[in-house]
Amino acid sequence: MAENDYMIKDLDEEELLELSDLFKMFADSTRIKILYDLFDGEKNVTEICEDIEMNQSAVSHQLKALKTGKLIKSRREGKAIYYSLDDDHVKTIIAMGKEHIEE
Amino acid sequence: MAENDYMIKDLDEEELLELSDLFKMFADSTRIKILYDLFDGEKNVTEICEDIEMNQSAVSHQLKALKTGKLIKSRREGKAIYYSLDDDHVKTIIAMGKEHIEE
DNA sequence: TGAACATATGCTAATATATTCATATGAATA
DNA sequence: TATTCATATGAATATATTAGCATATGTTCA
Repeated sequence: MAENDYMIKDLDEEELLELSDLFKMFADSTRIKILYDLFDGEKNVTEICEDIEMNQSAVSHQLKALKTGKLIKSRREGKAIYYSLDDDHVKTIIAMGKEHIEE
Repeated sequence: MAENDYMIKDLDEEELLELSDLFKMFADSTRIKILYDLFDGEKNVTEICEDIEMNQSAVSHQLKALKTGKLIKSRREGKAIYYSLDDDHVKTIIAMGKEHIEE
């Protein structure tokens, strides 16, 4: 099997929608900022807002999208809720994208 | 450097937009169908339309988007225009996405 | 229990996106 | 050169997405 022959067999309509939904998660700069911020490890909402300089509501909305998309997970600690990456592929996918645009 | 420590340094705002624009290309099932169809190699617009069962105009619009996004390239041969993948990362990125959803 | 803090959520307006239709462009050929 | 075939494109419409506001929910602690 040559260099770029990844094992991508036929995709049915359902998988296709799942795939495009997954990539939608990365198709917004706010969400990338959040994911990227979480590369360092777990952070709560307030920290994320400060880091990416966006208001709490916008961040919460996007956190929800990312969580629904299974890219991040959360745990409560007192009043705060800590988010962290929930998928090993997140870094890889962003890294691939970054390689692409750097060429 | 551990397993998932990809070399992602700080992203400036411009790179960030480039990145999200790149992922937008994969964030639509019609475009994924087209890219996926081109995994087999070069195809003209008529062939693509048949393969993915979408009308010519919709396909042309999306081909334009993909070409603007530098994911595909084209060459003319008589009346037909042949499109093909223009980036090694396309297969890799889709493969990563596929791995994610299959877990 | 009620104030203060942290986060989530419903709604809305602004904006972006995808598809379709009609038509334009460009190439081959009768 | 008029017609046909292949593809592109502009405009209109429908739909999705985002951010912000106001407010709700859940937690801590006085």
